Amino acid sequence: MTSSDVVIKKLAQHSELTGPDMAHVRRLTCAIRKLTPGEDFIKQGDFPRASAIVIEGILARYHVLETGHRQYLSIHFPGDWPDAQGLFLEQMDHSVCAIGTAVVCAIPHEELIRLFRERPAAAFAVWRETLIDASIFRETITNNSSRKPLARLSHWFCEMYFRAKQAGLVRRDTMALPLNQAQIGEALGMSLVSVNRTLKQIRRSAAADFKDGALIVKNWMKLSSIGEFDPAYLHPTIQPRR
Amino acid sequence: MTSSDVVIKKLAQHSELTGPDMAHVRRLTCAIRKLTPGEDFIKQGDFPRASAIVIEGILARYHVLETGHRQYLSIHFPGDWPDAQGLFLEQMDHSVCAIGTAVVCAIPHEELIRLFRERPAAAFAVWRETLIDASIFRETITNNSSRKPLARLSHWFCEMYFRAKQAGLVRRDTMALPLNQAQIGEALGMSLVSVNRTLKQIRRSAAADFKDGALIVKNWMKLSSIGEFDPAYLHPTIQPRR
DNA sequence: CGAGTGATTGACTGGTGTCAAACCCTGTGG
DNA sequence: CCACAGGGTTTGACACCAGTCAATCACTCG
Repeated sequence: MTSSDVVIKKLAQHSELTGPDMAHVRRLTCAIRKLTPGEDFIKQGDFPRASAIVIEGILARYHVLETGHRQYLSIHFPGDWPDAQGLFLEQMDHSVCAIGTAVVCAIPHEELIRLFRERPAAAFAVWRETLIDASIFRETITNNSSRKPLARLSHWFCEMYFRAKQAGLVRRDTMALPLNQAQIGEALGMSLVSVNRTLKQIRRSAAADFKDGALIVKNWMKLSSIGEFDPAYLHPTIQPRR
Repeated sequence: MTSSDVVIKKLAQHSELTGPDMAHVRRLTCAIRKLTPGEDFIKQGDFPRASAIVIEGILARYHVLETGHRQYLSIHFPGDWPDAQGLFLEQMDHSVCAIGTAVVCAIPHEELIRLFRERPAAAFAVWRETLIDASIFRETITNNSSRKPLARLSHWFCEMYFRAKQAGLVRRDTMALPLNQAQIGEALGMSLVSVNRTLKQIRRSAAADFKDGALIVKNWMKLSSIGEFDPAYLHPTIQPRR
C-alpha cells in the first residue's frame, strides 16, 4: 500500500471524494521519513512547513511541563494527521513523537493549501479529520478528569482498540501498543504504580490484558462496560466485530 | 456592534481577510437567539443544521456521564464558534449551554459551506479558529491531568482572564464569570470543597479573587507564575507570513 | 555475569473526596 | 418587620484512595 493509498483510504472512510479530488491528492509530494522509537518528529516551538501523516506504526502528541513531566495528549494510527494543526497555526504548541518505530510522510503546507483552494471537498475531508481529533481531545478531558482509575484505563484501552481496528491493526484479539506502564500513566494522569495496580484489576476481571507492548481484548462487552465506552465521539463508520 | 461585526473582528484577529471575503461574511443569514442562564443551545445527540457564534455572554460545552456527573469541556466568549464542529460531524457528541444570559447567532450550515467553497480564505479563517479550539482542549487535558489543584485553578483563571481580555470583556482588573464553585469543579475535575479551599489559597496569595461570579486579577504576574501559564497555546496574534 | 529496563509488590503518608453542619445573603410572603 | 426558604459558600471531621519511596523480581542484552 502506497502512502497516498493510506491517506485516501482514511479520508474516504469519513468523507465523499470524487475522482479528481483523489487524483489531486495522489499528486502531492510526499517525503517519507522513518522514525525510531521515541524519536521526535516535531517539537514544541517549531514552525513547521510540512504536515505529517502516519503511514506505519504509532505517533503521539505530548506537552512538557516546567517540571519536566510529560503529558501525552493523543495517540495516532496510520491514516491520522497528527499535526494538521500546523497548517494554520504557525508555531507548534506541543511535540509529536514516535511510539515504537514508525513511518510518516510529510507533505509541504503550500501544496496542501493549493489542494484545499482548488478542491474544497478535499479541504472539508481533512477539516473533518481535525474535528474528530478535537472530539477525541474532549473525551480525553472527560476521561482524565471525571473517571476513576479503573474506568479511565479501561476506557483508554477501548479507544485504542477501537481505533486500531478501524485502521486494520488488530490481529485476532490483539493489537500492538508499544508503550510502557509509565507512559500510560503520563497519558492518563496517573502514577506508574497506580497504572500497574489498575491493570491488575482489569486482568482479574478477564476483560483484557496488557503486556509486552500488546493489548489483548478478551471480552469487549465487559471492557467497554467497565470503561463506560461509547464510540459515538469517534464518529466512526465501521463498527468493530464483537 | 452588529453580530457580523463580532464575527469579522474575531476572524480578523487571527487571519487576513480581503474585502470580498468580509462582504460575503456580512451577507450570511444570522438568526439571533437569546439564552437564559444554564439554557442548552444544543444537546448531545442532536443533528444540527446551523452553527452558533457567541455574540454576548458566555457559553460552555459539556459532557454528561452515565452517573449524571457533568464535565465542562470549554468556555466560550463573544466571537467564538462553540459548535463549528457540527459543520462536518453530523451528530453532536456534547452539549452547549449558556453560562449566565447570552446571545448567539445561528448561521445555516449550507450557507457556510457555500461561503467556504467560494472564499477559501474565509474557510481557512474559521478552520483556524477550530484548530485554536483544539489547542485549548489539549491544554485542558494537561491542566486537568498534570497540575495540582493550586496550579490548576490558577491556570484556568489565567486562561479565562486572558481570553476575556482579548474579547474586550475586562473592566479594570475584573471580568464577569457567572459560575459557582461547583461548576468550576466540574470544569477542572475537582470537588466543590477542593475548589473552595484552593480558592482560599489564591486569595491568601493576593494574586486574584473570585466572588459573586466575578474574577478579579490583582497580580497577573504572580497568578500566571502560580498557574505555570504560557499563552502560546492560545495563538493570540497574527504571525507574520513566512 | 552484571547492567539496564520494566513490572510488581509492600509500606507509608498526604492529599482529596465525601459527608455534614453552619453560615451568609437575598428574595418572598405572612 | 420578621420568619423562612433556598442557593451558594465556608469550615470541620474523617476515611480512603492514590502518590511516593523503595525493594524485589523478571527478562534482555552486551
